[in-house]
Amino acid sequence: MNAPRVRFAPAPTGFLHVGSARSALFNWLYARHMGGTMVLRVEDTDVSKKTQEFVDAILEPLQWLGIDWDEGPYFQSDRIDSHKAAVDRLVADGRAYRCDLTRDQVEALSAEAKLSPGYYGWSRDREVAPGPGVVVRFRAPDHGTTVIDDVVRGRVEVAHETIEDFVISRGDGSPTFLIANAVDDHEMAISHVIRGEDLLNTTAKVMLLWDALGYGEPPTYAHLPLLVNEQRKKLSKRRDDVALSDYVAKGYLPEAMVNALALLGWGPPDEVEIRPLQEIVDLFTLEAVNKSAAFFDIKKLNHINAEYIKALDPARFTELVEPYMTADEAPWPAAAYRAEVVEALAPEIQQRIVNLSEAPTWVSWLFVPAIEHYDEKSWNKAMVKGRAAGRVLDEVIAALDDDPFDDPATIETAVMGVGNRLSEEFEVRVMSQAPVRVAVTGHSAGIPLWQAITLLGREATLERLRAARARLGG
RNA sequence: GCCCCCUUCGUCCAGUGGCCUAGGACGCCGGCCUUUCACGCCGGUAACACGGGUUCGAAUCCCGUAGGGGGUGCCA
Repeated sequence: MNAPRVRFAPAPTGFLHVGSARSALFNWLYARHMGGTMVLRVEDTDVSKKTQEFVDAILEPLQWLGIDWDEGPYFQSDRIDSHKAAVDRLVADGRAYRCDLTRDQVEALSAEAKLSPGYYGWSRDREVAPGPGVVVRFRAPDHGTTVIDDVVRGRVEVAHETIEDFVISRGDGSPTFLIANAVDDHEMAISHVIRGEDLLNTTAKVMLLWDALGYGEPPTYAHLPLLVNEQRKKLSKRRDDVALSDYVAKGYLPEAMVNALALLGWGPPDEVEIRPLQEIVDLFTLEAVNKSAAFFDIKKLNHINAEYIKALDPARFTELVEPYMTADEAPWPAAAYRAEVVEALAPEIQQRIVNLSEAPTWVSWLFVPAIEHYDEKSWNKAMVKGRAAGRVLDEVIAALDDDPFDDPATIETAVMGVGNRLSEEFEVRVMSQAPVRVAVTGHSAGIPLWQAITLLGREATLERLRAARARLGG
C-alpha cells in the first residue's frame, strides 16, 4: 500500500473550531502514523474570505497545537478554473444541465406536485441558456445505489432516488464545494478523506461527481463521530465555547489540548490516557475510531491540563505564566513583577491551578505594597470568629520581631509556638496560622505560609500584621 | 416529512462470542495525610436502551422497537 495522502480542508470562518481541530488532529495522526502526507486546503469557494486575517485564524491555532502539514495551504479559490472546467465537461457530457428556477419556484413546484420539499429535476429537458442567475445542476441517476465503504462507519448505502439534482455551479458562475471537493481531491491525489460525520450526507454526491468525471477509484472515506455539547447537539459557534483561541487565552497547554482531543472518539488499547503525542501517533489507527458522538467535557480537559501543568519544570512554568502575570488584569503593576520569586514558588502554584490564567490569584498578595482588600469570608472566619485572633497577632508580631527571617522553618516554629502557648493559656485549641495568613495574604487559602512570609521579608510582613491588628481593633 | 448515522457507568474511553460477578479515566461521595487551600494516597458510587432471535455460550452476530443526532441551501 502506498503512503496515504490526507487533507484537512477547513472553511475560513474566522477562527478554528474545536471540532475542526479534532478533525485536523485525526488526519494528522493518521498521516504521521502511516508515514503519509498531510495536505492543508482552505475551502473558500463561497465568498472571498481569503484575507490573511481569516487564514491566520485557522493556521495559528493549528501550529499552536503542533499540527503541521506537508503541502499547502492550497486555496480552493485559486483553483476555480479547474472546477469550472469540470462543470463545463459535465454539461458537455450531458451529466449536468442548466436551471434558472429560484428557490421559491422550486418550493412552489414541489408543493404543487404534492411532493416533499426538494428539487425533482424540473429543468432537465428545458435547455436553459447560460446567463446570470442560471445555475448548473448535476443530473443525479434515477436508479441504483452509491455505496460508501467508510472506515469507521462500515458500509453506508445511499439510494440514488433520494439524491436530488444538486447545484454544482451557482448563478454567478462560481462552483460549489461539492464539485470543488471532487476535483481537488482527485488532482491532489488524496487517498483518505477523514472528516466529521456531518459531511457523510454529501459523500454520495461527491462520489457521483467523481464517477461522472471518470476519476476511477474514489478515496477511502472515514467519517469521525461528532463532538457535541451537554445537550448532545453538534458543537455550535453560538452556544458553545468552540474557538480554540479562547482555550489558548485561558492558559490551556497545547500538549494538554491535543491529548484531550485525541481521546474523543478514540482511545489507546492500553487505557493510558495522558501520554506524549508521539505515543499517540504510534498507537493511532483509523479502525479504532468509534462511531458515537462525544461530549467535549471541560472537566476532563481541566484534569488533563492540570496534570501537564504539574509536570512542567519550574523555569518553563515561570516562562509560560509570565504573560498572565504581567497582563493589565494582574493585581499589581507589571513593573512590580519579579519572575525569580514566582519561579521559587512555582511548584506550589503548579499543584493548585487548572490553567495558566489562574496563576496570578495565588500570588496576588506578593507584588502589592499592602493588602488593600481582605477576602470577606476569610476575614470573618479567621479574625472575627477565630479564637483570640487579636492575641495571636500581637504575639506573632512580638515573636517575629526577633526572627532572622531567613528560614521558613524558624518562622513556622515561631508562629506555631504562639498557637501552642495560647492553647495552654485558654485551655482550648488556638489556631495561630489562620489569622496570620489572612493578615499577610488577605485570604485564608494559599500557598504554605512560612514560605510566603520568607519571600515577603521582615518589614512587609510586620507591616501587614500591624495593619490587620489595627483593623481588627479591640 | 424524507434520507443517513448512532446507542457500554453522569462523562470520555476499553471490550471485536467464553478471560465480563463488564475494565480504566474524569466527575461525585467517603477516608487518610494536613493548624490554610491544594497535591498525594486509599476506598466507594455507577452502565451493556428495550424486545426477539442465532449459539452450548452474546455487551460482542442478526432482526425489530424506542430514544438521540446529523443532513435536507445558489454554506461548507
